[in-house]
Amino acid sequence: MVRTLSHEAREKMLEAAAGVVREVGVAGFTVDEVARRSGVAKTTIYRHFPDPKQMLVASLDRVLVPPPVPDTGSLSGDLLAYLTSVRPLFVSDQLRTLFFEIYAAAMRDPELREMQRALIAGRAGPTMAIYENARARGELAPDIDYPTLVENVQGPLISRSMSRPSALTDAGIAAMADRMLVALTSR
Amino acid sequence: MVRTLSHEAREKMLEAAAGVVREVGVAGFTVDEVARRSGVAKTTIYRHFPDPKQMLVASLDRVLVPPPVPDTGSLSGDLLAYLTSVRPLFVSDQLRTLFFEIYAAAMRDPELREMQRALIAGRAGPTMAIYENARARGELAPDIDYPTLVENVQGPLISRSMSRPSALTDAGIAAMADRMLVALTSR
DNA sequence: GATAAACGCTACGATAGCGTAGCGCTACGC
DNA sequence: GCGTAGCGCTACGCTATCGTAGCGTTTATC
Repeated sequence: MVRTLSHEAREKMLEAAAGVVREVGVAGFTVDEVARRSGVAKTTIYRHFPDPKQMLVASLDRVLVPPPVPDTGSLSGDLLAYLTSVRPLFVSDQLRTLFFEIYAAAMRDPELREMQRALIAGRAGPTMAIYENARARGELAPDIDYPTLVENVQGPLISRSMSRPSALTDAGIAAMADRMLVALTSR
Repeated sequence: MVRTLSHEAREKMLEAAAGVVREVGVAGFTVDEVARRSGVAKTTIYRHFPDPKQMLVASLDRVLVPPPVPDTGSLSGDLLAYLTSVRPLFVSDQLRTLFFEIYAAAMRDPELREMQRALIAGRAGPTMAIYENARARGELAPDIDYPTLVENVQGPLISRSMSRPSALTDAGIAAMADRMLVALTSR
């Protein structure tokens, strides 16, 4: 007589939760609102997620789609492909804002921080393959410092998204990729 | 018989408000907490700031100290001076987190957004002088794109502060400045 | 030193979110 | 088909915050 919690109800509440967190952010994320939107009873939600933070993280996991690891054969191509794939996240006001809210929330709450460590790691890790591949091809110096590379790619992207997200066009991204390539290889 | 609202009470509540916003962030910022900490009656707080958001912005204005505009005579020196002056903001977990929270809050709330536009502009504007001076000295191309410059300086700084703030040492900052110089001038 | 303005204090009513209890209903599993 | 496990629903009690009213007290100004 073993019955598991229904996937149906779980899907409905997670779907609604994803919408809530996108629209009102981490601070405005409430169980009541998820219940209202999903049509799932609040009590049922608590049966699935005794701690609302778990549901928050689970919903974030749906919203933040991990980017595919590009493998075009060149660092130039991989960079452009990477920027293109993550662009939607940074162009969208909702998603970009959510991105920073998550970071801030994790900084404030150790519990959340731990829950999201895996979530972040699972997304950042594969991206590192871009640089490892480039190094294997000889496009990057063997003694290259990965964290520095990352911040020279993510940095300008984040910065631009904050101040003028509308500049994240095809052409804008291509120009960024070119500039990054120069910065990464000129040494 | 004209009496102004006392500077004393105002100072006390703003001082407390600054502490609150640093410690619990934008989301946790409440009038009650400011009243508790400052010892100023809640009613008095409302007399000074009918809208708590105004007090929030006023307290942010105290927390986010505008960096001085460096003028060392060289782009290299100005960059290093700039990074050094803003480092405390990005090294501190509290302040860095607050920085992102403010951005997110402004994105969610149009009213807050407008209130902080001036606050941000007053800090970003002067910094631009670094690049204008460099261009005047001939260190930067005459047709240089300022926003792109900014994102190549702020970007890596922000990115590093998020992933490994402990790397923002004297040496780390100096290396960043060098790298930025290369990125900005190699064209 | 009188007066009015600003402050302090208490106590509200209202709202919102939390997390749980109780109970009837539905549907899955044997 | 019977029983149990999961769901829906209502209704709690609790807490926190908001914004305000009323009233007494201090203090600056004239």
